[in-house]
Amino acid sequence: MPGPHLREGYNSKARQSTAGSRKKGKLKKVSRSEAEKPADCNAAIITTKTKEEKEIERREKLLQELASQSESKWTSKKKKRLEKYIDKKIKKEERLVIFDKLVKTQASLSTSVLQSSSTLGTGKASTFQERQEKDEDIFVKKSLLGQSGKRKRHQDIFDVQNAEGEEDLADGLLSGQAEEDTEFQNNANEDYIKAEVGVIQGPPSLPPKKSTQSAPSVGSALQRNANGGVTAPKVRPKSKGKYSVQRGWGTILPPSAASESDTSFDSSDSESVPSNDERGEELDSESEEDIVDGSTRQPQPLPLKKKSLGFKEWAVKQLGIAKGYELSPNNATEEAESVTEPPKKKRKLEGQGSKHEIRGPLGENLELPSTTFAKRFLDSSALPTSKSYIKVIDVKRPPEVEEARVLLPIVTEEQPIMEAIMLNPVVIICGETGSGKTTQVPQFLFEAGFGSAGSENPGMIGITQPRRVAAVSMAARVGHELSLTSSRVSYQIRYDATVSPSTSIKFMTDGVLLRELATDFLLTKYSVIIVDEAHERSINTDILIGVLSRIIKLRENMWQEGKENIKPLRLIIMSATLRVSDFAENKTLFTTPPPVINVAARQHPVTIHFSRRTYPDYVTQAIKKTTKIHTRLPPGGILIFLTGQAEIAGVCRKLEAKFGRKAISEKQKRRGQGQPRRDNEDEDVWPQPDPKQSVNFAQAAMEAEDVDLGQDNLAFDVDGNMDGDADSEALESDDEDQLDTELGLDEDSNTPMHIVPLYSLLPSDKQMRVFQPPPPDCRLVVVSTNIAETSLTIPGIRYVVDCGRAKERHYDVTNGIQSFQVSWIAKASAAQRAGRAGRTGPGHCYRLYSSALFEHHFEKFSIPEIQRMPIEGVVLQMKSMHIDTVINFPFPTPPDHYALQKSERILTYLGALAPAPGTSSVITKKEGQITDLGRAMALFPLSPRFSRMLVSGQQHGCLPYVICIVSALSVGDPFIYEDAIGRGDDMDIPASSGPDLIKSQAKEERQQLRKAFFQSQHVHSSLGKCTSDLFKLLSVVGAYEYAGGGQKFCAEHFVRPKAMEEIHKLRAQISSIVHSNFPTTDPGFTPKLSPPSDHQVAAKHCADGLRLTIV
DNA sequence: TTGTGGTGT
Repeated sequence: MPGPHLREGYNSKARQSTAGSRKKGKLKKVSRSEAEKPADCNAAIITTKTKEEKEIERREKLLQELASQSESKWTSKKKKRLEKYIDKKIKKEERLVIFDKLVKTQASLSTSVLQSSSTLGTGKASTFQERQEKDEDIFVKKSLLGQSGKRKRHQDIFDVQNAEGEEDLADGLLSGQAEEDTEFQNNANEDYIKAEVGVIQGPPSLPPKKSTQSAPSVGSALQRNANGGVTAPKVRPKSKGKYSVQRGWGTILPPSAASESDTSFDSSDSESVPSNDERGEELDSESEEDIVDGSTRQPQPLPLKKKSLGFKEWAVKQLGIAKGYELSPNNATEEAESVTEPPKKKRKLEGQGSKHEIRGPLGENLELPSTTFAKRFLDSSALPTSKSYIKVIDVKRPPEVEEARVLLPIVTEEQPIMEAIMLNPVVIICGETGSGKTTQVPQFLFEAGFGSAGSENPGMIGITQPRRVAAVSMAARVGHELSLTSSRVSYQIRYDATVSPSTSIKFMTDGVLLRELATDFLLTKYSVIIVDEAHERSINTDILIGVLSRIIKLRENMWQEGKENIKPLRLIIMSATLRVSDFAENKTLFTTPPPVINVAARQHPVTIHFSRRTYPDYVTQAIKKTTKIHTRLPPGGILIFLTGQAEIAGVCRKLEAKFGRKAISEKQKRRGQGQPRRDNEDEDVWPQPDPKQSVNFAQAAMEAEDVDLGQDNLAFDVDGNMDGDADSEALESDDEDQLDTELGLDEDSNTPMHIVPLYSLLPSDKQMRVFQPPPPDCRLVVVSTNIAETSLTIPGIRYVVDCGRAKERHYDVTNGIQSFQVSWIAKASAAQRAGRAGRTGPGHCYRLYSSALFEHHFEKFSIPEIQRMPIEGVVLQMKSMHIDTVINFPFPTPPDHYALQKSERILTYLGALAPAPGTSSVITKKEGQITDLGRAMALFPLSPRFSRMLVSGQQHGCLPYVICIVSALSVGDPFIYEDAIGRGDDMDIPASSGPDLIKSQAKEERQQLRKAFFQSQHVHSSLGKCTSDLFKLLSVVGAYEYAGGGQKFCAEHFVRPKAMEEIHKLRAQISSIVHSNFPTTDPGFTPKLSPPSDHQVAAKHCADGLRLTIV
């Protein structure tokens, strides 16, 4: 079904093989030299040689063993090679032990304050800069000519960048939002008028001041809007009988057709009363086209500085105040440290001051260079009390917290960090996982008075996280560390919050803050915002940083004008990597490069091991590598990175069969009874090698060795792997492995594995199993997707097996198709994965790809989300925040130009943006003011297409059902599919828990399950007579709600409880948004929702058609 | 009767 959200089929196999072969071809030349590289590097580590004689003995023994096992004759050449190989192997094993010893003694790492980012690469702001220059030019002209009455609105913040502009803006913003403003009042009236003639009322930010005496039902408004705005004009919604399926009810016409033939509010209303949108349009065209209309704006007087204090002076004052407080004895060390490090700080500040002489990032006067302050600060002569920044708020931490805290590297850096924060509106802090930045920096701020009433910075400390769990758990942890209740240290996520009026520190997901911007653009409740995990570059984070960079300027300006007790806002960007040039050097974003503080992490060293060759079948390789680690290396958890659910399930099954608790005890039992080791023990576990190879395994091994240790046998590699015949299958495997088998080195381990799968779709309780310690004498083996790379940190991992790939969503801008593809990860991701081995002690990372591939083929960083995802939703949200010319927005990395255009076009088709008046269907960048329909759509936490469905779903009382469908579509497919049944990880069905008998039992169970599965499928498909997947969805959602939810229902109906719960919550949320914004509309949020009538089913077919038409 | 990494309002 070709819906926009239904992605192209998963075709990883085909892709993998092509990718594999392509890469192989490329690598042909380098793989030889690369093969030796890791060994050489590592060889240098060895400083001691254990007794040589012993080694020789051992080698000889191995050789003999091997020779006796195989009857083949040894050529001297082969013998030599084998010898060399064994040599290497033994060395390697020793090295591991030695290295472990070495690193255990390693002391903690130091921290440094980097000079602001000049070495970090180049920014990507050229286009913005050009734009900026142009805008400045325009603005100067405008101010010269004078401007008339129309107030500027938020969008201008992003259009105009020079200082006068900002003043003007701040003014406009204030009057527009906070004060009583006639213009805005008028807008409200306009909206009211529109409402009367059948238009959706605007969002709450446009206050519908007067009570509507005869407000039409919003239902009809929506309906008319839907018809009038974007569809053919001749629709009669009230028509009877066969609904207007054929009449193009569901078809969207291009904007030209709509605007030409259309007689609905959108054009007719705006003729009589100029709408917001049109005014915006005017302003826009002014700025874009250099048309300066003297009559549209009043002359702007240069703003008065009501306070003579600049930001720096203010900061100094605060510091001075801080210094008046007592110096607690344990701060003495910090103080000493800061004194011994003056040059560093000085350099940092000098760098800043000298680059930008006149105006700083806040438009503040920098004529007093910051170095002067720095000198004063450091000399401590200019200030009455001494050198140290001192805490304001007393906190009581539990003793064990204090203890643990001392070990965190960031704690010793409190002073430089706080000084940087005090002196700069924007600070970037880099610190890898484990540095404690997320928990400690908010505490530093809190202790310095941020977030406490009566201090200089009474506003809350806001910390954004990209994930809900992180927000919740961090709030809990910081609360615990500060011994404060959850009402002081709170969190807010989509469906849950602990915020109270007394909240000082607030953790939230970035989406929450972004939503907050819609109601309070200045974020007046906050005195500092920390954007955490900025390196992940999620869309929300990027947008937030862009918006915040402007809010900071506004707040600064308003504060200077003494408006409404507004204090400046500070921004702290925290990143785990040093890839901060997109933030630090982006002049559009921050005109003064913010200082970058680098904090070392308390991370143990991790040794990286590359494979000699890169195999396409990384799943098999992962199993083999894990087997080797398990049988040979000291205790410690193993974390395996794979790409998807199916792979993980397969690997888990195979490992379980070989090293699971049951498999081990079976084996031991058999041995105990003196039974010989079964030859086919590995059956059903490993890919079956060709029988003839198991006969002459040694021979195969030697040939394999030829390939890998020899010099020029690469052709075999390429051909063999590409053909995929039985021969190559066996030979593909690692030479070491083959030899090990022969040398008897892979003796079975008697240690069972505790194997735990981990991926996002897994039920939460199953996910939690990775945090439980494994049973005694077991080795923890976690088989995970990317989720373990960023979202979860698993304790006790010592070995990481990295397949080097990840499944990623790709979005083709030209055709709008999204697909999932397995592709190579970036170097940064590989580093992140490796780092997971060093959390609890020194670790090892085994990469299932060659160092050459890594070096030459891996990207340095992965592409930011905003450049590989559809951005209609983002654009709509920005437009609803009055950011009309999205192209001028200071993105850290701007999205593709075409993608922007495309998303505006889609939004125009959806009716969320107005087509440029009088223009044809050709879309130019100038068009695109948000319509009232767009505003209504932006209210919903949904992608624009889904919000649009809600609007269309008004008719025939279908809204309750459409809400169900939209919720389900938005959350994602809840169904568990057939092949997942009985796999044992989604449901509580024992996986193959032993040999044949149990296997057959499981088989029977599986068959029964399958039967139940198809029955359930049939039941749900029958709604709408098997005509639509959407009805199947609706059916199962309806049934779930009717049954009141619950695990039991999910098990019986083969749906994921997590998804169903989320759907339920989203349904509630959407319903409540509809209810509070459109009081006359019934969202039908009732648990016992009765099934739709045939009539409604037919109507929904239309909605379905609509959804499909808009691509 | 055929399928999907991770997030978020």
